[in-house]
Amino acid sequence: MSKANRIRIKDIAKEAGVSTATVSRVLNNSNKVTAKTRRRVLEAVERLGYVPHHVARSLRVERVYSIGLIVPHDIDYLFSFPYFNLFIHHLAVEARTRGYHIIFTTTNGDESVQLHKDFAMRRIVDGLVILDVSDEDPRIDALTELGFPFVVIGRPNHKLPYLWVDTENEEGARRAVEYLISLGHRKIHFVNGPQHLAVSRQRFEGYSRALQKARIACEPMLIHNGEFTEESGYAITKAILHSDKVEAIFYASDTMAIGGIRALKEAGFEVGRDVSVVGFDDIPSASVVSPPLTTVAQPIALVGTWAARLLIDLIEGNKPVPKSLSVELKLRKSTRGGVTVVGD
Amino acid sequence: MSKANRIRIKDIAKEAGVSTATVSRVLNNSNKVTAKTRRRVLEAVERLGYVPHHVARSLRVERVYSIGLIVPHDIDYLFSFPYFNLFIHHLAVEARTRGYHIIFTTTNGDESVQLHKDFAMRRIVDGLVILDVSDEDPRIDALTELGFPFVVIGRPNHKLPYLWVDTENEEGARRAVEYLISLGHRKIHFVNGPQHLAVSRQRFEGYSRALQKARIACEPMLIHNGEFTEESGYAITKAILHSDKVEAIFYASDTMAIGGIRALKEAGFEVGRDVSVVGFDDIPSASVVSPPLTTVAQPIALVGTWAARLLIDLIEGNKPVPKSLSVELKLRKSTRGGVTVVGD
DNA sequence: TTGTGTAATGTAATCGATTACATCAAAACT
DNA sequence: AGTTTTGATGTAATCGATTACATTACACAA
Repeated sequence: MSKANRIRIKDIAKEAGVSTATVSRVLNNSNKVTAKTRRRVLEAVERLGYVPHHVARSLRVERVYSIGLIVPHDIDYLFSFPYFNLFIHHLAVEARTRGYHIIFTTTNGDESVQLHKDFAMRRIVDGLVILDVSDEDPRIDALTELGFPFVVIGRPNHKLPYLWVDTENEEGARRAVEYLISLGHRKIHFVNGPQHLAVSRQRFEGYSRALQKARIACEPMLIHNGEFTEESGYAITKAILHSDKVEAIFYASDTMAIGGIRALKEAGFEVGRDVSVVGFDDIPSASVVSPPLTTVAQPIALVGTWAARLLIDLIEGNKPVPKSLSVELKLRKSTRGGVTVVGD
Repeated sequence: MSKANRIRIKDIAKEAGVSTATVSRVLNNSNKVTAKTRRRVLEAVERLGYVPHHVARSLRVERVYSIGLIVPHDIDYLFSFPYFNLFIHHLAVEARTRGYHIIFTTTNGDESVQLHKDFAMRRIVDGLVILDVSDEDPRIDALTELGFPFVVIGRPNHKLPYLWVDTENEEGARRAVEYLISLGHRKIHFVNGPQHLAVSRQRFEGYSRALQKARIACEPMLIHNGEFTEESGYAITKAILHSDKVEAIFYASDTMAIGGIRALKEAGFEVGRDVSVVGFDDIPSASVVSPPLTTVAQPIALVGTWAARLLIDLIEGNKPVPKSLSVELKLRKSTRGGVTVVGD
């Protein structure tokens, strides 16, 4: 691998007795080459163990065959994104089947927009996956202005159109709350994430829609906005217990729900009997906490697959359309009524 | 961002009234340029909004400023690697402070060696992080033969020398077992991972060392090799219960321990009173299972940081030395003796 | 045989930077 | 003043591929 013994296309050309142009044509499956010549070239490639130089190729064809994933430094986010490793895994699998790989880096909030622009302008990647979006996210403006391909995970409000992959957050929340209602609950607390996030808005929308359908008034007192963290779930639940008699709580993330369960247990409640708890995401811990958490499972693997698929379509000049992926309510034991465990 | 309006170094040269060589020298902080000229160039850069073209630069300097992380397709692995996202996060943070980013892809076992060679020979990355290593791992041979920089996470046996980052698996296992002994246990089952993995060997070494120090015979009957999965932990524990009266079990991973706890509960045991359980890794679920799991915490964040640090040192021609990182026993409630919860 | 059209191949420009080497100007010395 | 030294800058080669355009070879028709 020392520089001296690296094989270039020129060496193949000499070995096969053709020009570099012909070698390149063979390697790129151009049809304008005789079967005999093709064979000679391929033999030379084989004999000398040639592999193309990725960077040189990229410079010429103006494509680096990679997509960028820049995640916020904010460690909480990394964990609140359920199954982050599942997501990146499937993103990478789909990308690889299309000949792309993932360029990954992390950033703190302040430099985020600049870093996305940098990746675009320096052509470090061909396209970007945008995570952790809020309404009117400035990255959408920046990349649109540059005319750079990107796909958004989630579906925030924005004045500009953009390509997205989203899970049916509203539908999921609605089903969760309808389920609680079906168990006989009428007063359902909702512990939600930060208001500026689109997922929070969507999940609230589902919550409120379910109540509306059941003709239950939506009490502002029952709505609590916090962070998508265990600590936040714990603190909010403590506060709720302090001021109210509680019978059912719907948490907008499993992480929050796990914190909430801790608070409930400390206060002497038996979750699943005295109080019903439903989470959202179906993170790995959800099935191992006690009691196992009834929750809305997101198809994270599919989100990864579709994100790669749509983004690469966009890069390659196809006309992809946004994708909405359905969620599934997983019934476990944190809800009242002795429901049999399903799944896991 | 359309090709037409992209700014190249040539445009800066014209704008500043200097040659491209001078512009490049300014951009690369060569000292051979007047303060006045430097200022003129930087003003032009600012005015035209120039950013360097990464690929073009890479082609010339023969460095792509990225390190590769190729993880096995095998999804179980991705989850058995505790805190995978923490690891990749810190890998990326350290890499970025050094001006590198991460190229990530996944692979199935069959093509793994070839893919590593490919990444090296095509110069897609400057160096590779090798995960999930077993003894005499063929990737070590392949990359060494190519003279390509790489760092191994873990410390398998191998005939060749190599650069590694490892946690003190042996020390951790020894401390876990010594702790069980200190609680009065004498018969300690050990549910270990696959024998071909170095971590399994190291953890066994610690187990056996602790027994030896306490002058307890090491019974082969108490040693069980399985997979690092919940199912495996569950199945092995079932088998143990079938044939033996159990008082203490040390699992070589939290995932296995969680499966084991499930089996123990099903059999009517109260973990932490009737039987002591210790895990290894301190995955996120460890603190939320019931009872919270006493376990050996690995400094995964540091592993990521050091992996990037050593690898980049190697790439840049420094002479890094392998790094061993210490572990910490986290006492929770899965062990006999009503220990107070520590941490979390 | 010559001309024409077409398919295969070769030559050289190109992508956008870095850098070896050449040149030039100014400072430092005799 | 003339020569040498030093430092700043410019010119052009280079990294390793792809590809526009030029050229050649060959088949077929007149």
